[in-house]
Amino acid sequence: MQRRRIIFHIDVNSAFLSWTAVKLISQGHEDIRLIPSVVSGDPSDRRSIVTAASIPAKKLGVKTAMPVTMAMKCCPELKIVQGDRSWYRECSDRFIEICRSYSPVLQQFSIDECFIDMTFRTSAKNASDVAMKLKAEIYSKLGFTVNIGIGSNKLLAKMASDFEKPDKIHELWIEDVPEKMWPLNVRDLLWVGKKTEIKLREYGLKTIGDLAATRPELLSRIIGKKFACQIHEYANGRDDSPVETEYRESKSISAERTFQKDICNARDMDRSLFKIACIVAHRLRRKGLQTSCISLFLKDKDFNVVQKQCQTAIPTDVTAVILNEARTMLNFIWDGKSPIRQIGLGLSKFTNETVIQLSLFEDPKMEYYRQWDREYDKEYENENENENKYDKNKAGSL
DNA sequence: TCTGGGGTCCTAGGACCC
DNA sequence: TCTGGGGTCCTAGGACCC
Repeated sequence: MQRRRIIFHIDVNSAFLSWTAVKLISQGHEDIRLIPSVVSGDPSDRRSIVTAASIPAKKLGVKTAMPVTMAMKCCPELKIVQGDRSWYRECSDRFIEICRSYSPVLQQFSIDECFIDMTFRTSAKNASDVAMKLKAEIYSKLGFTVNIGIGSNKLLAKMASDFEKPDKIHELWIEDVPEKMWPLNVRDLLWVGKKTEIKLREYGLKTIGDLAATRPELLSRIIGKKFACQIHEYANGRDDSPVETEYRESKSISAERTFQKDICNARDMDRSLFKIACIVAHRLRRKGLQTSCISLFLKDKDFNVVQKQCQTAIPTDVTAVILNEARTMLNFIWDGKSPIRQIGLGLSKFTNETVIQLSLFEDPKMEYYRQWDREYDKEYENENENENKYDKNKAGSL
C-alpha cells in the first residue's frame, strides 16, 4: 500500500506587515501589528494601494489591494509605513531556511509561502506536534507568526493554512473534505478568482461542494476544458502534484510604473520608457540572460490595456536595443496624446549565451551602448534601483 | 475611494508549412 | 480549379497568484 503523503504549507501571516513590524521593533518603535496600520508602496503617492494590513486595520474594513486613500477613510489614524524589499528578501530567506531544516523537500511558492513534504519525517498522528514546533521556532528566532496547513497533498495543505489566522495550525485530510471544504464558497478554492466565480454563479454553483458534484463536461462548457478538469479535481480534494524542489529559472522579467498623473505627451512618455528599459535590461544582465522577445503595454485612464510584442533578430541584453524596439512599438499602439496611466515593459524568451554574437550588420554604436550598460550596472550593482537619481545625468543619452 | 507591481499559464485566431 | 487537415509558431488578451 502506498504511504499516505503528509504535506505542510507554511504561510507567513500578513508577511510584509509582520516583517516591517519586526524591523521597527528592533529600532525601538511600537509593534505596528497591534495598531491599525498598513504597508504600502509609496505612502506619499495618492495612487498607492495597501500591500498588507494589520489585524486591527482589517477589523476596521481595510483590505489588501485597497487604495490607501480609501483605507484612510476607514480609519483616519491609520499608520502607513513604506515597504522595504531587500529586508523582505532577507526575512524570506531566513524563514525558508528554518522550514528547510524540517524537510529538504521544499517548494517555495512565493516570497512568504512554501510547501514541505513531511511524508518520511513524521506520521499523520504526530504531524501537528511537529508543526507546532516549527511554528514556535520561527517565532522565537525570527519574531513573526505563521499559519501551517497540514494535508495529504499540496492543495489540502494550502486550503488548510488559509482557514483561521493568525498563528494557527489546521489539518485537512481527504476524508475531511466533505465536512470542511465543501461548504466553502467557490471563491475559496485555489485558482477560482473573481471572474470565474461570476461565471460559476450564473449556473448556480456557489460552493466548493457544488463544483465537486458537477460533471466535468458541464464545467468545461463554463470555464474551458483544461481548467474545468483541474477545478473538479481540486473541489474533490484531489491533487497528486509533487513538492517541486527544482529551482525554476524565471521565464520573464518585467517592470511597470503607474504615473502620479496620467501622461499625455510624447516627451514624458519617452523618459518613462527610458527608465523602465534601464531597469528591465539591468535585471536581465544581472541574471546573465539575453532576451528574444520584448513586450510593451499601456494602460489608459479607463484601465484599458493595449500591448504589443516583438521578436528581436538576435538575442540581446543591451538597453539601447530594447529601448529602441519599445519605442517602435509605442508608435504602433499610442497616438502620442491620449492620457496614459501606466506603462510596462516585459522581456521573455531567454537564452544565456556566453559568447556575444557578432552580426555583419551590427550597429557601429553597439560598443558604445555596451559600455553605457557597464557603467549603469556598476552604479547599480547593489540593487535598489534608484531610477530618479540616474535620470538626472543620463536621460536622453540613448 | 478610485484602484500597484511582479509573475505564471491558458486560449483563440492567424500565418505558414507540409 | 478548388480543396483538407495537422502541426507549429506567433500575437493579443485574459485570468489567476501573492
